[in-house]
Amino acid sequence: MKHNSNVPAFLTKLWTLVEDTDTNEFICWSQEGNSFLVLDEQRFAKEILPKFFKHNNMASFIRQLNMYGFRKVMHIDTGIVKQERDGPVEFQHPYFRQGQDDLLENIKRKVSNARPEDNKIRQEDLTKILASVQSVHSKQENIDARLATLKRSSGRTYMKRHNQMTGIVYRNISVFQRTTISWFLFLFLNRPILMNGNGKKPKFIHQIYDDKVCVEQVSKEWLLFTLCFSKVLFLSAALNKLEV
Amino acid sequence: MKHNSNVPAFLTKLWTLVEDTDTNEFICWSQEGNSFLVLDEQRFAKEILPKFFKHNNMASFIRQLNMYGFRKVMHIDTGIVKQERDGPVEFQHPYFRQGQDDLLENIKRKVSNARPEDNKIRQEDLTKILASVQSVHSKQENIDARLATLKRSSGRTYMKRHNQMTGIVYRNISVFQRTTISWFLFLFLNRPILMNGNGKKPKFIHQIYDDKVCVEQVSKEWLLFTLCFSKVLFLSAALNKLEV
DNA sequence: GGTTCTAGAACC
DNA sequence: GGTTCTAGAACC
Repeated sequence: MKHNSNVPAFLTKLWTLVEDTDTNEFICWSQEGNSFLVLDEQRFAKEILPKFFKHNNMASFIRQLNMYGFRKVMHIDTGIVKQERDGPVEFQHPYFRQGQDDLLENIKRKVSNARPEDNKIRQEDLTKILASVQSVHSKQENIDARLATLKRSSGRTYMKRHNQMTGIVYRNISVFQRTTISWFLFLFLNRPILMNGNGKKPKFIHQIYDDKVCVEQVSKEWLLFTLCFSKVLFLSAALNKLEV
Repeated sequence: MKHNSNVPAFLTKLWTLVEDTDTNEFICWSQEGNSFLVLDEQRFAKEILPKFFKHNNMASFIRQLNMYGFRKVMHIDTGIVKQERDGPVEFQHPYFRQGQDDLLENIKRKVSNARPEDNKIRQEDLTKILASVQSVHSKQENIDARLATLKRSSGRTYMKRHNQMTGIVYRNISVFQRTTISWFLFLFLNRPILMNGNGKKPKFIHQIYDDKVCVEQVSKEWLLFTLCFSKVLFLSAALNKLEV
């Protein structure tokens, strides 16, 4: 029987123990050879265990078995678990098989460090998660504040610009309107009446109040002027409406 | 021996078992009466335990002891832990004392729910935290998206308005400017030359060139007027377009 | 890695 | 609440 040097002592001892025909009245392979049986637990513990291990406690032996992944084989009779009192105890491991000692190296001891590490990792993770949550939380508050600020600022900027623009429009339209109207009125009132048709010298508006020929002509001009001027007024009104 | 009804069966049975002088060769009080000893573990398990409990396993008995807070008494000799092989096993509990069965009610079974509860609470907390993190995460993405949208939207709205305003200003200024200039030119060109200085009747500009120009002059007037009027129409059209 | 005491978890 | 199997943890 050649054992790989990296196979733990417990496994080689157990293999020897089960394989040894001298101890078959206490511990032996099952019929299928895929598990082993402890026939007399008490005598096995007190008489056999000390020969191979540093104790004579069945509990310690079982602890080792569990540590290496062995499982107790439950005997189910008539649908319910029926563990006959003082009957044989059976343990099994996928890589613990009769005649296949080369599988033993696949049996790994459960690292006792792993579990505490897991717990520590979980604690660390919890701490990290909590820190992360707080970080995200404060960040979110920051973003929220920025959002509110931006909203207000945006509103202000918009309104500011809006008012600027509106003011410019009002002022400019108003100025040009008045300018236009002023000039128009001024020049119109001082223009000569051209369309008297008979080639006579033109007259000024004040000169033709009594000239019946020209009255019609002046009315036409006034009509056009009023039309156009009202158009301008309408336009300005429309602009005012638009701004509001 | 009067026991409080809320004292678990295990404790009353254990008390009886230890107190009973008939079983003293297997289990008895220690000399100080503050602990008890199991003298022959194997025979005790197989012969005594079944009489009181539903098993004959020392391991189950010990499990119960630990469940109720009993501790194994370690025998320290010469500075090192020296557990004599097959010697008596000793267990102790502060409220398990010879002659003081009234203390038994102070012995509490470790609630098997307590530990799992702790674990469950931790698990629940973990779940809650994870849910919270995901919630915060998605919320943050939402806020981020809104922030980006707002930024773009704000830019667009501002530019749109800006362009509107600018357009209005430019167009109106332009229109009124041209209108003004047009009317001004029109009327200026048709104003009578009043200032010829010699007291003669004033002349019109066309009379300086040609007297026949009267018809042409009418055309010019109409042209200018149409130009100006179309300008006004264009402006109103532009405004209508803006409204849409 | 081995041994021991105690605890967890599932099932009853 | 009791019993059983398995695992954790400390110590060696």
